[in-house]
Amino acid sequence: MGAYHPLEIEEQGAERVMSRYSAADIEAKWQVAWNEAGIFRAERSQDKPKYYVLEMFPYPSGRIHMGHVRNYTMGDVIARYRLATGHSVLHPMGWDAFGMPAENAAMASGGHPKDWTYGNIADMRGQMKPLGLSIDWSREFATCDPEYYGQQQALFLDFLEKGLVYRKNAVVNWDPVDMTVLANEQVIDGKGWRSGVEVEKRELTQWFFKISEFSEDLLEALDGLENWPAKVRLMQENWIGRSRGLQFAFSLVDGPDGHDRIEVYTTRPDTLRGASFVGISPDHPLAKRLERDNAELAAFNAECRKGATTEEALEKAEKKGFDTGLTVRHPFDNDWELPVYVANFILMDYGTGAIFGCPAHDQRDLEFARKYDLPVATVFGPATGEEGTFIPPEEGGPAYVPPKSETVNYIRGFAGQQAQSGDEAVEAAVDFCEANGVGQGVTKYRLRDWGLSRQRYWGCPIPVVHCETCGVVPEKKENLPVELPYDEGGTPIDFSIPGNPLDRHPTWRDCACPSCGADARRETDTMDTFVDSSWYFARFTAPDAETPTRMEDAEYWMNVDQYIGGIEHAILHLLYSRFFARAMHICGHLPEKAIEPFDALFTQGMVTHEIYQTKDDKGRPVYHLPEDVTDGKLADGTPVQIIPSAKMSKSKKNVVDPVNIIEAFGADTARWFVLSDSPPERDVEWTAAGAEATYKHLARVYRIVSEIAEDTSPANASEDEALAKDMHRAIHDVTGGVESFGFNAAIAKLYGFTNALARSGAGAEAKKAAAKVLAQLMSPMTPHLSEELWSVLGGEGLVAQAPWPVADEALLTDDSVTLPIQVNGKRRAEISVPKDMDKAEVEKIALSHEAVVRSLDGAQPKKIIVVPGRIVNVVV
RNA sequence: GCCCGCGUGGUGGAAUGGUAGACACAGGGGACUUAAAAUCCCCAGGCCGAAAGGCCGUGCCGGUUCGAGUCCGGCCGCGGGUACCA
Repeated sequence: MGAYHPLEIEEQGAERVMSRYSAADIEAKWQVAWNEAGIFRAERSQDKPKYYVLEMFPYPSGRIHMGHVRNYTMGDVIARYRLATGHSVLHPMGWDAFGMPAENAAMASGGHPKDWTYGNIADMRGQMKPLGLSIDWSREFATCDPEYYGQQQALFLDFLEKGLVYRKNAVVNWDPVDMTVLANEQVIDGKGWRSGVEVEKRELTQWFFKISEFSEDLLEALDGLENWPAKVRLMQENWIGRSRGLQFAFSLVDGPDGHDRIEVYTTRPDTLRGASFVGISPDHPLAKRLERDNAELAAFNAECRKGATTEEALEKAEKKGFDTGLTVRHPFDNDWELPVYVANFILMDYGTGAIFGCPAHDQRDLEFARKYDLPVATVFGPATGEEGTFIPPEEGGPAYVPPKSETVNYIRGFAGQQAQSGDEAVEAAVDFCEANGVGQGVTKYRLRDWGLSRQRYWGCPIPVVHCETCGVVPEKKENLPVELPYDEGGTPIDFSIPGNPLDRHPTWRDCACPSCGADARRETDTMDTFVDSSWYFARFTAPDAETPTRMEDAEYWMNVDQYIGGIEHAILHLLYSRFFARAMHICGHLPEKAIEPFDALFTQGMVTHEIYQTKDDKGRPVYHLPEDVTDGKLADGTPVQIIPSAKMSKSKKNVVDPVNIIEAFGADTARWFVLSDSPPERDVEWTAAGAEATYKHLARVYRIVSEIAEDTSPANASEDEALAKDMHRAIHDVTGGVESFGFNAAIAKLYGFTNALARSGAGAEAKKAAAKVLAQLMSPMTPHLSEELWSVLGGEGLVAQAPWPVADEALLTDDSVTLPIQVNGKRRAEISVPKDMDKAEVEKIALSHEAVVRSLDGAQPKKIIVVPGRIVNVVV
């Protein structure tokens, strides 16, 4: 970081004293002024429109990083802009405070997750406040506050009553050495992060939210989210994954016990006549039945159950099958028998856990067929196409998978020879199959129910009790919150013992059944932290309410007008929140208008930074702090791999601390700096260079405006008018930039306007008016400096509350316009013409231009394109 | 693997299908100064040229268009997500 310090600027005479910019003094002064005036307190107002700005709340890791500064500064620009445009603004802040890092910290260095978390919150609040954010701190809460998670438990009970929560078995990552459940993040290359042994899949009974019941609604409603980025809507659409297909059964030839059929779902019923095998999941009931008296299959299934549970791991694993020896009959031909394989790539969770394979039209099936020597039969080929470009898969070509709605030639189809592949072919096949009594068309979704159980301590306890006689009994609402115990019944909670401390807690775990009063056990699973963040936006509307929300406040403040956060939340957090809003509405905690809680969404890019990585003896990555690396080596000489760009995260040790910048140059410099240059939606690689230059610019603005405040020069009509034009152009451009998240472009315009102001020969009055506008336009980005400038210029009250300036349309256009002239698309000349000159006249001037004549070299133009106000293109 | 993005000077980046490189950073030159800092002014995509000007140029290959950084197809590279990281 720069060695340059504002206080080291030497005083040199009265002029220098007057123009000295001391961020520290200015910022402290105006933060006190804002506090005293209470201007950021959100209050319901009858005569102002409301505006709710929300940035995704932070996880209290202990230090703010540049990503936070970027996120909260953007939100603050919007919040301050809306305050200036006369809105009643809600701009709250809280803490997403449950989660694994607190337990990891306790594991690594003792202490208690609660103390660690609240300590971090205090630290981060202390680092955040100097930024001068326009936050209503009176609404602050942490999700680990019992007042918050108690209300979350009440929501859980309401959902339970409405049938929106249920229990079922699901697989988790199990570490067989540490005897504990692992998060996906704790599984590295299929191995436990601490034990280093291969993890296994294990089934546990867990709680689920019925988000899949809302699949269609969550999908359909995406269309209405016009102010969401298209890419987020698309990602959610793909995630929900609606598909149309055929569900039908193959009859088993010699199935064991009662197994006489295999139910299959396919999105490609048109390829049914190209089927060559049936595959079932290792977790399919038939596979489980068969492994009982087939040791080899049992071993195969056991092998499949090793490894991680992530979709990525499953998809990337080598595709393997096991021939069960059983066969099924093809539904259209009793004599046609297909072999049944157990295959590791079939998920029990999706469809029916069984598929048929058509190798000719699916690359994965083709590879499987070649591996196990199964027949390949082409169902359709290209309708047209050049000679010899199509090698049928059975002759060694790749699987033929044409794009949707391409017309293809069916050889073994259902609806004539030439037909479209894709949706039409699927519908035709479904119709044919239904008419012939083979299954029925169904719509399925990829979206699975949301498993919320976590076998961990630092989370919101699930408020139910297990009773031997009554079964699963909800805790009574009057007993909420079910509070996390601080210790293990007299002894400190010990995270060095694997497993969940709640499981072994003697007094907390054992309780009376809320229904019959007999001895019972509390549920020791806690909730996924995504639950905490799925409704915090609603809680901010009434953080002190005795119920999860207070309707009159929810009615007033919802929806969030502008939500801002990282693109990494594009799917899970945003989808879960949309589900929660619906469920809360059903339970009477949100008005109907809030079922889509975020009117507008902006996804900012991440702040990335180099990471310094070595590998340990097991080949797992180890990360190092920048200060431990010199010339690409550690102190002991180990070479370090430098990975140029990765999301800043504590675990990767690549977090840059913004506190240094704030201390050296002030909050306004930090704010201006993170907003300038990079477009907000794009990832930005962090470099320290530039913060000092930003400070110099702000000091320059301070100096220029201070001089203007003392200026007494007389009016100068033409200069005054020119400056007024610049001013209105700046108002227009900066306002547009702020409203469209073009902060970097807005700042570029402010540089331009500042330069124009500095060079202007206008009179004092015109300059003062322009300087006041400059202070206002800068105020969302550099609020402290702007207050100071506003006050120096004699502005009324606080600039934060001054009405946003409005551009005069009449001053935004010029009378003449510069037109480039192209010959065959290459720029050859430039002319300046009156704005409204007609095309023929422009054409004439263009053609007679010396450079154009030279370039034409006597050739006759074939065509002349004149785009008024834009360009002239002469085509030869 | 699959889904979604992104790729422009030395650097960050600008550009409703219409003059590619605005605005900055770093750099070079100059003014002021005994000197430095600070400040102010000027230069600056690459190549050729004294200049005028010319050619090339937005990851790569191809296409649409009078005109493509922008739209379409195919690659390559990087990033995010992939349901227990938050």
